[in-house]
Amino acid sequence: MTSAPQRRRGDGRQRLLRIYETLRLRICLLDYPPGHRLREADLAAEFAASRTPIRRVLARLEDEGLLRSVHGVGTIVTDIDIAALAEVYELRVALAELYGRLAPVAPDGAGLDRFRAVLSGCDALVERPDARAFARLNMEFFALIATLTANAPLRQISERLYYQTTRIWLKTAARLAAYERLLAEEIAHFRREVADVLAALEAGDLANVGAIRRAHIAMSFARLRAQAERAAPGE
Amino acid sequence: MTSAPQRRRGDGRQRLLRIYETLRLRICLLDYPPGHRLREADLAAEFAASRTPIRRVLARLEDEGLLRSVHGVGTIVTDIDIAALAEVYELRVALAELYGRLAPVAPDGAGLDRFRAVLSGCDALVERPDARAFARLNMEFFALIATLTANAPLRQISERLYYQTTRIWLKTAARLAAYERLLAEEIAHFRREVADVLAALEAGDLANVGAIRRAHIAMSFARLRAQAERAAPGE
DNA sequence: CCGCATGATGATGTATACATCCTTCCGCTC
DNA sequence: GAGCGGAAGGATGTATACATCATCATGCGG
Repeated sequence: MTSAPQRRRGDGRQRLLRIYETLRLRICLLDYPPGHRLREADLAAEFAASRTPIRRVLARLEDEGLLRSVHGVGTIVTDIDIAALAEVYELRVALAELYGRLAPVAPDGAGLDRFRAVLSGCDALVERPDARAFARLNMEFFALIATLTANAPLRQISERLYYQTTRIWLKTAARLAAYERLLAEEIAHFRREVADVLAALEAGDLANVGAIRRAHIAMSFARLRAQAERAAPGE
Repeated sequence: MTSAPQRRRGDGRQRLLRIYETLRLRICLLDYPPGHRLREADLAAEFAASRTPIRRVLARLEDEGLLRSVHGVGTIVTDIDIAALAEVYELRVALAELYGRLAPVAPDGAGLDRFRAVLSGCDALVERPDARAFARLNMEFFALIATLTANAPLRQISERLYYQTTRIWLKTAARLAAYERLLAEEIAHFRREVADVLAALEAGDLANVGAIRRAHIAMSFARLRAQAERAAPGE
């Protein structure tokens, strides 16, 4: 038996994927807030790589609209105005309905348990609200939703649009005085969405999941728009 | 007046975009057929650049699913099986309907003239069928369709899905004995689509454009599937 | 004191040398 | 002659030096 060649940091593509997901998470959790300037050299040092693979990852994040590289200045985390955000949300609303219509996949027992785990997570958040934990749980829920369709392009595109919008709520809410109350309210709304989806899944009514999600995404954006108005009136 | 600094090959980003569009066109016109192996060094020589900017472009094409880089082998043009193609088409059908519903933009006189020009192009193709010219005209029509919505994400995503599917018809048809007849039929179908869309636009009925496109895309895929069955039965 | 030119600094963009991996071909062994 | 092993060639992946650009501090001139 020959020993496999030593690989210190994962075999290339997987390593790039790890860096990509790490940076995307930091952007979405506002560890890198909009306007933040990343330096390729710093990232290279952190991930024990050269600038080349880092640039490969940053290029992808730029193509996805999360970053913007400016020659001589730096790589800057993008900000989204409310108009552009509205466009993305309109699309997300329309796509949500496609889950359940395009190649729906009924979750098995373990899948349902994962949804129930998210619901438990909601209860924990109601007890002790925390913005970062909320954002993380929201992402986990989205990942579960993605398993409900076998249509790969739909999954990809939904994911892309989701990550373009998810960080905006955190950013908007952070600027408001009533931050604590808003967070609690938003967690309550989210819990209701999870409960509704879970009920539909337990009833085996996948088509309804699309309608439920559509309604919740639309209402979520309506609240976001109202909060943005309050945070920066007349902007 | 100071003279502007000399730029020999366009200022960076624009140059990359040109290379990107060139390669994408070659892939979609089957100048680079599925399975074709590209070599970064060759492309670098052709575009008078180093491998670095070429790799930036290839990375984007890989993220969009048109290429696949394999370490030590080459950068290969992807092929799509009929199942994956069906998923993309299902999504395209659904998205087509969103034109006219999401931020519809009525074309002005010049815009309508461009649609009429495509219709004239169809007539020319009916007289003298040509697969490449057909593919090009199809792309031009798609670009015009994209102007009918102001929703930027919708445009982006539709474009991405379009370029993932458009080359497959050429590839499938080329393997069939009845190639000439199929081409003529497909041109006739396309002409009808253009005429229907133009009629709806002249009537100012943008919502109908979505329905028309939806129907035509669905039928187009049905024909494609039937042809694929005939070209490779039991595959 | 204000304003503009200018150089220092540090960032991304590019070119290139090197590392790693896969394929292929040649030659040896059975 | 068939099959296997290994070296050579060539491709992508990575690291690094250099070019270009934007910013900011500095100093000179008004």
